[in-house]
Amino acid sequence: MGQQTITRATIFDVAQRASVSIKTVSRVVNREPNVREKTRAKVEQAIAELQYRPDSSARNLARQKSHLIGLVYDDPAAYELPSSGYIIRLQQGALRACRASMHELLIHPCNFRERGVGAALKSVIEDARLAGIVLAPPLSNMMRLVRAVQETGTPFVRISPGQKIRNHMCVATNDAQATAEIVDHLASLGHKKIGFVTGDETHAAVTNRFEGFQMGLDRNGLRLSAKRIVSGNNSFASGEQAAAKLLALADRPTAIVCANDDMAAGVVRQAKKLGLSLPDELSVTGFDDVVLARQILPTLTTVRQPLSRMAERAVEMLLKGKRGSQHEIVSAELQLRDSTGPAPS
Amino acid sequence: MGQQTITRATIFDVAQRASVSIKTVSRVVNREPNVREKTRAKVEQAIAELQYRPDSSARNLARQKSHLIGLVYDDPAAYELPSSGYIIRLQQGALRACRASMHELLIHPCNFRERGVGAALKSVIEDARLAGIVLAPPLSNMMRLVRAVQETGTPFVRISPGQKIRNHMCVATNDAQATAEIVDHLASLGHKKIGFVTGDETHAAVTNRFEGFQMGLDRNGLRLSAKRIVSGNNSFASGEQAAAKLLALADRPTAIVCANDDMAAGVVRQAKKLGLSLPDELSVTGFDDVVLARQILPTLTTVRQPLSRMAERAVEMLLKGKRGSQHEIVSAELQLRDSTGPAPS
DNA sequence: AAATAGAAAGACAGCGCTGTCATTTTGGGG
DNA sequence: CCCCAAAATGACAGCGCTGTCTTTCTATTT
Repeated sequence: MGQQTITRATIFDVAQRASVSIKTVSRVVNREPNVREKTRAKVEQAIAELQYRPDSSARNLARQKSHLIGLVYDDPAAYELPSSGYIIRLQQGALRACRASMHELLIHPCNFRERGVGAALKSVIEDARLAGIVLAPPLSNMMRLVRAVQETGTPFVRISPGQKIRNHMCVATNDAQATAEIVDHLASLGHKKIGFVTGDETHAAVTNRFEGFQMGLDRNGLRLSAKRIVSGNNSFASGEQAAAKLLALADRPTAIVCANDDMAAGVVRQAKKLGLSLPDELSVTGFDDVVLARQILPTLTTVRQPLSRMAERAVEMLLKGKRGSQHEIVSAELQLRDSTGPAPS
Repeated sequence: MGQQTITRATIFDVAQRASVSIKTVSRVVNREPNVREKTRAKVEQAIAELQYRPDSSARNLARQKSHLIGLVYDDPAAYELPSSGYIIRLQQGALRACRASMHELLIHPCNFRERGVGAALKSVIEDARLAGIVLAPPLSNMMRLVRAVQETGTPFVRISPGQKIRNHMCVATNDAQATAEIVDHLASLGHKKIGFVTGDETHAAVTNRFEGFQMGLDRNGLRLSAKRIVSGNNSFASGEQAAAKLLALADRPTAIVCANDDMAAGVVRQAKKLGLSLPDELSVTGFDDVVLARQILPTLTTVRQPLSRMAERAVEMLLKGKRGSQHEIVSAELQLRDSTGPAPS
């Protein structure tokens, strides 16, 4: 009483105490069927009395796999450090799912620029017998790495913002959908003349955002006006230029949707330069929720990738273990801040 | 050739191929003594040919401990998220040491505000048979948790900024030393009249900084002048007030050392308000390297806790496994930025 | 060349659990 | 009351490695 025994109880001790076989104990611990209610109770009491908890090392060996989920992401040590928020959010989501299922999270940042990362990754996966892997962007889109993971035969899911569907598990977010929601938001504020600043055409996720914009306009009964679409190249400067054009329009838009935050920040800067007060005279939205979005004034209404939820879903998919191809879309979270407001009357 | 066998080679396969006993293979793999050079070569070749890598599950079971190091820190999900940089730096250091020694890192954020965290932590440690734990602040100073960890019997080291020495392993940084280095820096820039803004007296680490200040003055042959010491309470506002006093002095200081960044920011603000140009007419230093330190103008010369190095050392101490009490000081990193410059002539 | 300490290698029993398959028990139907 | 399929339980062999102890070599020494 009080003082713990120094050696932990094993399944054998429990079996003896409950006068059943170790296999039966194993059954109740693992919630397997075919155990009489009475027996289960007996065993559970013995477990409680002995404070038995299964030893994962032994279980791992017998099951031929561990209770470890690997989270693989680009090593922030490789470049500079502002990506920490990104990584923490991924970790949080993954951890949430791990805890819910009695697994543990192994983090494995890796620098894809180095030679031999693929092999190193394989070693870790195989040696530790990871139960599953989640690959975060940008690594999740590097086929060399994906293939390495694939070769281990360990189940894995890619978190891939550019939703390339392949015959394996993957979770993504839908940029188009989110952009449409931005338009919903703006429409609900009474905006009718909405401009758009496109991004770099070569970036798939960014062009998706334009589609989403059109979709949003459509479903809110708004008309797409060619002269309100201006192209940018993802940079702050291109945002300023785009704003200059849009705000010079005779029939000036009351809101400007941008394909990313940097351009939106440029738009804000230009609008202020022209003496407009935001959001009273102009609403502006971005996309990505970079740190800058919270630092400028007014703070930027934008969309942030649901990293945490995606990571969580990824781990869950791993564990539910439906074999075969699956992919899931988790919708992005609108961040309503101060750069959007009611349309000027 | 080319195609991998589907089942991995075991120690038994290697033994057979090298015509030795499995124990000998084990010896080679674990670099144990008493293996003839010739035998070792034979075994190593067999290992290479079979691409053998020991299975950690089996090893863990036999050794009765895993190859997992647990990093335990305060759960950022609990409050808000800006602590991500802090956590990432800890992780990076811990990972560096883990990789160097073929271990893996298990992250375990935990919310000490919840009931039963101690028990939960114990479960994780015992069930996964962690090889060691590193406890990061502020958790490392919560004795309730420390005791829980202690009860598991697993080796652990605390990262503790307030360097409380106890009879177990701990790594800390030395605030006094770092503050002295700030003075060195200032002295080397020609400053002779240096003011100091003290912090909240109840905060041990902060009072240490004042001692460091005196030490720095001493070793640079500078005189401590009572009227140049002003007390603050760690807040931005108290920094402003302190600056007002110091800068009103007849024989105004050319540099002001503050016990933390927030107060330093206050000093900067007040100095600018008084029309001083920084760092030409006044140098200011902070302590902590909070994000704000890089956001104000001029960016703040300050001291950042060597989190990454501390975590790295912590893991190394765990693994070197010298039993018994040890504690190590790793010195903080001066962050030289724009708020310090040559003393005005 | 015999004796012998010490180095090198091997045998084998676990580590604590799970999977497979054999055995016993149970609850109905005839 | 007996028979039998289905349910419940048990026996036991691994899983792949390490630790302990034993046996077999080497290289000295005398």
